[in-house]
Amino acid sequence: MPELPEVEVVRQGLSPQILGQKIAAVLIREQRLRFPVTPELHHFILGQKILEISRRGKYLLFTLKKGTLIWHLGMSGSLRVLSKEKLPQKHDHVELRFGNGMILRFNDPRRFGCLLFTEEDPLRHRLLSHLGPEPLLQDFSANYLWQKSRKRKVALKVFIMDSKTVVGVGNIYAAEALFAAKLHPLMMAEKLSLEQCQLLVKVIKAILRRAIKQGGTTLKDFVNSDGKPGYFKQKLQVYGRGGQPCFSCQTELIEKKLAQRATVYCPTCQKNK
DNA sequence: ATGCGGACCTGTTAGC
DNA sequence: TGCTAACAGGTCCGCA
Repeated sequence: MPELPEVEVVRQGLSPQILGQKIAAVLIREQRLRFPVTPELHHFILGQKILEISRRGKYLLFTLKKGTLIWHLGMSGSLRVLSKEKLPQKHDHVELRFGNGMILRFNDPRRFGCLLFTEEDPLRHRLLSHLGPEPLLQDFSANYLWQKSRKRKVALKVFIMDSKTVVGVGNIYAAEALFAAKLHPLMMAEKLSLEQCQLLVKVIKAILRRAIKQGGTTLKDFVNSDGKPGYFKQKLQVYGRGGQPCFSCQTELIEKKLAQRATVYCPTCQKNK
């Protein structure tokens, strides 16, 4: 479900509601997520306040005085804040209850998400330590991307979706960014010119920013922490439009599999291969 | 080191 | 209508 914009939308929605709140209870209904949820999680976090909610890539980091919760929504996860008790739904796996009565509930049908606790610097955690730069920060630059792509014989789409290259660019926004930059998804990364890197970095930043502003993309069931959908779907140019005409030149958009992911592009607009 | 494929899951949809 | 296969927004791991 969530790419970086969706995770950021969740982070922004969550923050005002639970920042500064004390964790009064932890409920684990299903511990079999991507990694097992520690049954003794409450020993570590009960009574602690949420000092900050930040994001690294698609990982949400809940900073406590002692330690950090690392929360990933996987492909189908969602976090909702409830102001009053509601019957738990199917796949409501974990919840935190706060001093003010608010409930933070994690639902994840596919269980690709995870919830981990660490007392060390979370950025040095093995899941986070090898991540590339944040796309919206300055260190994700044309120069960086150009350097990083030298001698990389991988399809460009695979390259920009690799979290070691840059975090947060998932299947939707990779397709959209490549279309916006008029770059062929199958082009070898090493063939990128510096000018192409400049354009690509620019469009990735612009598209992610715009999607965040729109509240993310709701394809099917993405909702933010208030349960509201995102509105970026109306803006999608290629994702999910295989076989339909390109909005720019009317050519039929091509859809094929690339590294097991559906990949859509315009064979006319995205020429350089 | 790099590139590729498989694995982890459930729910929904397309196709016969 | 009903069964089966394919597919879905992510990413880690292991093999060549």
